[in-house]
Amino acid sequence: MPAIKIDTILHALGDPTRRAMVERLSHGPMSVSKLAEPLNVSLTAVGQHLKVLKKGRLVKTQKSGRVRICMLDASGFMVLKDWIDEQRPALEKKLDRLGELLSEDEPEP
Amino acid sequence: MPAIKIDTILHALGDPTRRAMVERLSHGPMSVSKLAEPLNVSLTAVGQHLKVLKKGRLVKTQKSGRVRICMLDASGFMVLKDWIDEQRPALEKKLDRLGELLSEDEPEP
DNA sequence: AAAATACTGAAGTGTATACTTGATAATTCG
DNA sequence: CGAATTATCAAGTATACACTTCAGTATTTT
Repeated sequence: MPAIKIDTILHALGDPTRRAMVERLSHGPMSVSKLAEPLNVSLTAVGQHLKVLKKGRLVKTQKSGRVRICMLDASGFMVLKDWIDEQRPALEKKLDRLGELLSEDEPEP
Repeated sequence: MPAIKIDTILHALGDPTRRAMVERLSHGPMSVSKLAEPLNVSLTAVGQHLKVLKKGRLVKTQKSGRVRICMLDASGFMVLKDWIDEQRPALEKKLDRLGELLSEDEPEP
């Protein structure tokens, strides 16, 4: 079990189809073809996306018979949450006081 | 101020150069050229990436004189965290428990 | 005022990757 | 058994977008 790289996770979630797959799986496990049903891409494409999601530990699968059952995997999400927290040393604490002062942005010409 | 779409956020974080920019900004605000320094892409490229990150409310900027100061924006990160939590009916409390077990941080009661 | 600095805009290029089709395996059912 | 179902592999296409260069706009410095 190699460590999961945040690069792999965020690359996986960077694609809208894969995001749709994740959101679909958040309602519960299902087969590859069931997963592909509302997505308007080929079954092959879904299989390719699954490979990417599995690499980021966002989805795990298990084959039973001729059917492959897909479900969310907590590990990737956990690493992602930790990464988010690492990006905000200043944000959470200083935001209340300084946020309003610094938040004004110049409109682009 | 329109609502931030998770699509915009995750697309923005899907690129390695933009991720490097975010991680660099997590150490504190800095100018565009300072931000570009260790990245081996042109200043123009950094400007383009900045636009994408701002659209996802991950970064905000303010211009003072001829210098544009860039800093992290909490809003995008918060939306992302919320989205992760929404994917959890399938994961249940596993995320929290794993997080507590594997992190050295202070455990939340 | 001229030069240097810091960025911004327009426009074009090249490549990664999301997608396809067609063939092939593996399992279940009549 | 043969047919239907479920998924996978191999190989090719094409489009989005990350990146470039060059030119232009403000601002600061000398």
